[in-house]
Amino acid sequence: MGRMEKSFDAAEAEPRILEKWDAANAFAAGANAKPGAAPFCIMIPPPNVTGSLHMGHAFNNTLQDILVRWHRMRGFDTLWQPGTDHAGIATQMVTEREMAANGEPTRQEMGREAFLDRVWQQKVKSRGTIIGQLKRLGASCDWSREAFTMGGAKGDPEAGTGPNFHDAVIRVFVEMYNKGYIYRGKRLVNWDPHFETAISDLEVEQVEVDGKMWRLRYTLDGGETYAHPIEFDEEGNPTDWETRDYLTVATTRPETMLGDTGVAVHPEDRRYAHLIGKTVTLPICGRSIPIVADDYADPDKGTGAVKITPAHDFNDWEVGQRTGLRAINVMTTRAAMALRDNPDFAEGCPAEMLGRAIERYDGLDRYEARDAIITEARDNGWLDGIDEDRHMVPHGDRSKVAIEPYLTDQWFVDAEKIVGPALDAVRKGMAAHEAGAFDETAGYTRILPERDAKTYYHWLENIEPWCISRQLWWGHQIPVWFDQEGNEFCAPDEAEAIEIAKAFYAKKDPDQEIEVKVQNLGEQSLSPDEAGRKVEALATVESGWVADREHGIPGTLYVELRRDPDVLDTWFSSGLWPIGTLGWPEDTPELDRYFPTSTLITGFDIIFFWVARMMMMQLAVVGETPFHTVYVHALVRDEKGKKMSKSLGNVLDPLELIEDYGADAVRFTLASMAAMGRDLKLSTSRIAGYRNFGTKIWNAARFAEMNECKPVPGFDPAGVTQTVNRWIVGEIARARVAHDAALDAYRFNDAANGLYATVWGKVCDWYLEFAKPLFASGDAAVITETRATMAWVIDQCLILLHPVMPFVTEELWGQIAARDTLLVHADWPTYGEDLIDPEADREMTWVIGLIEEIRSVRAQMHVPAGLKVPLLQAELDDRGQAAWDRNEAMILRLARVVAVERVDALPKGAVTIAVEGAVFGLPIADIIDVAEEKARLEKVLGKLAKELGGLRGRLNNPKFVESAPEDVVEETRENLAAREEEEAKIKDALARLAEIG
RNA sequence: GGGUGAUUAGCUCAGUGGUAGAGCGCUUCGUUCACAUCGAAGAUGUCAGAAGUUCGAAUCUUCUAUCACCCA
Repeated sequence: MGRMEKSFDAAEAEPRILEKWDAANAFAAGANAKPGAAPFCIMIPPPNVTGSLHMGHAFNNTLQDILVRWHRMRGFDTLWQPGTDHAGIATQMVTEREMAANGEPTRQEMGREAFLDRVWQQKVKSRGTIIGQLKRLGASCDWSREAFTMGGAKGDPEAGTGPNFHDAVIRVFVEMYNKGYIYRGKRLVNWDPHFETAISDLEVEQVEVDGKMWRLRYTLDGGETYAHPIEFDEEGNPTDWETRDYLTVATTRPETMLGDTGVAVHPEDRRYAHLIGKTVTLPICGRSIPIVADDYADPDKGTGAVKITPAHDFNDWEVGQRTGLRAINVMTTRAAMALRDNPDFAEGCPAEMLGRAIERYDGLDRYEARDAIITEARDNGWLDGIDEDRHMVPHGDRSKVAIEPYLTDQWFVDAEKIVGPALDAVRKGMAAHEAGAFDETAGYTRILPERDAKTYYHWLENIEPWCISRQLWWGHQIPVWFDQEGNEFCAPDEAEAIEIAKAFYAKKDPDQEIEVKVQNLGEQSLSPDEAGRKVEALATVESGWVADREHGIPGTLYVELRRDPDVLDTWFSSGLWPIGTLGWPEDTPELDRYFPTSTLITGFDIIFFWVARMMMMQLAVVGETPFHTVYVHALVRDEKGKKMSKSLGNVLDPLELIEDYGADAVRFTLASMAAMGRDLKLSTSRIAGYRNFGTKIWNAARFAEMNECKPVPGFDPAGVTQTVNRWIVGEIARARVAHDAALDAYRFNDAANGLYATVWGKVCDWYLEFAKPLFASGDAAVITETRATMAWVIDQCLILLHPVMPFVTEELWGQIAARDTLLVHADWPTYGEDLIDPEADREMTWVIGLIEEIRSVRAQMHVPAGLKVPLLQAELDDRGQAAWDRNEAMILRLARVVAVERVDALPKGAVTIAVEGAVFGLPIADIIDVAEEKARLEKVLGKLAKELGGLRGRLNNPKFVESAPEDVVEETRENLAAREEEEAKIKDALARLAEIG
């Protein structure tokens, strides 16, 4: 008897199987590729290097692994490229947190260089975590090619072990700079006062908060007054007015008033029209500011007059640009008031008031300043009132603090210039996809599901400049050097920057001796407001003529270069993931072979962050779209549909689930729920269900082993003769075709559920049961054929299931027989529906139907499960007879009936079993309850009547026969005939019942 | 406010014009030599509502309601 265990011990086996794959180098690029195979390449969305695996990763990587294993088994030249992301802010944050916990010196105390060394240590320590977890999930990446988005950057202790990603990033910056796609400018950006860096608008979350709307009175200059309506009639027309010598402005952010440079009213607002061009005096600092006309002021909102602070509000900035108002920055990088030594602020303020304002407000945090200003307004009578107001406040997605619109010098990608090809590529790809003529090699890209293409279009069509500089230390430092004049020299490295600077000055003055040196200001981080001023300060030094402090040789032009201290947005580097991981800018064989890559699988939340930018950047840099298909999946939620979050405590840890149920069950669950574009609600009962499925397969294989079913070399599924065997071969073929079609269409749920239905519902429920009487038949030929067929069937199940459930299938593959290859490299079948034998199909459908009918009647009539009942045969057509003859043993066994007796008519009290072309009966009059049997039959008749009504209704409608397709009409007719036959049999049965009842 | 999507069995969801399905749960029965992580049988639906197109609508169109997400 069997050597096999009763079930699969995932916890024991899975690590062992991982080692087997590893030892065989099974996931290496090109492993199992057929000669001349087409490439198939997936880039992993790089997880944060300090992160750990959450459900979203598990889902994302399961889908990738299914595609990758499927292609590898089909003999494609397959590469799944792994790696991690340096994740600027997140990693810097994690490291600083750990440093604080350990009592290490702060980042500022240790300085930039030492801090970077510290982060590298953290990276080396952390990276194993998530990589190990991906392996545990079964991800079949080529781990020897692991990449890092900062690989090869200065200080990388593992430089040389992976692609030099840093070189690629710097190279791209330089190229894009030289093409004019990147520029530096003073702009209002989203400033995170916690991390003291600019962030892109995508990294901003709008949070609705309960706040207030404060109304403040700004006094009109020069004794000016106007009539403000205070009473209205029923139609809203003013009926009474009061004379005011002030304008009331409404604001949610009173602390910014110190930076106000104007008040805007709508040009057509009759209340204020004559005031346009006049001025008001700003309380506290006494600055006189103009009243300007601008559409931005909404007459119906608040008072219709709005204070304008161009340096601290995006809308106000626009108004300022249109109406010529200057911008006054009144805050520090930590969002405290910066009034002292602030010439912009001082300008136009009377000295006495300025001194008081500085005294009272300088250095206050923005929220303290708000309270203090409101107190002063109340005390001094210019607080007009306070309204409760619920409004959206932008927050940093990492820091969770309110972001501050802030005026600084930053680097931008002029996205508008590179967006065109990225839009074109997807428009063409989607058009081809919708036309059913998608060609993977045509150089365009489709996004699935189609809905997400719309999201992509919408964002790209309204693209804004992308702020790519970050005031962090951890990241790719911007490769631009400034001289004293503020000239920019962009180059891949310092030496080249020096050369460019030399050439620049030589052109200006060919006879001049020139010496260029790089003066690194070391660890000092330039916060932008400082940066702005410092560059200006340096620029005021007499152009370039800086005395060389060491040599002091007269007549030489000394140029000092200083590198921009800022680093690049992490997404700038991950935008190059496809080419960077393959070795670009080197002309590597991998780049040649695998780029453009095939499919990208990613979450909908990073379509903008990552997908769109990869499209733009790859097209801008190498002129090709990075992948032909983007499959966008949704979110994994908890079983109640809530987003999983640590604060809610509803997080399911994929690793715990793997421990409890095995990786296969977790993977199968995720795949089976991956309906395109739908969030999936995950519950452990579902996972347990698929763990049971693994056990089911295990036991099917165990059954095969116990019956000595060994794979027969050269077995030809088309050559089997037994109906049952011909039938199951056809079922397997059908499953293989449906499975490939599902995966081809990225319908992972159909793929997984289809296999589930075939393996459990056909192979285990029926084929194994049918095989039992065959094995007991004593017919050597039948037994031999059935053993070979069953071994083949089990093998096919393992092969087809392997991409979804790699562990248990690999284990069984090894246990069943000695093989030439591991299952991971087994050949994927190509047989098609020609293996389906329609006759066998029809016959087994009939047999199954008969067995089910007998079982159903038995259960409903309360025939004891263990009791074997005689079966009477009243009618049987030729086809039925043949089917009976071939399958008698199976029917008797599975329906638990004995000794078939032919009768001309069913005796009174026999229960009727009507199937196509046959009437059987169970003589169980003494067991059954006549009333119950009558009720059963009448219920069946009721169902039939409903169906018959529908069918006849359709066929009696001449328009249906006329306009419906012929096969539909034919099918309806056949259906009607069959139902009528059934109805007649049931009526007979009822009549007989009436005789005894 | 704009956009996108959803609403189908108790729950979670499939279902792209031919008359409704799966898994889980539930009820009853069952320890026959693969499997109790199992087997057999069973119940449950105005496919959110209304109107339209069509021979025929869960499916296409319009409107309404509720919910979710994205962008302001």
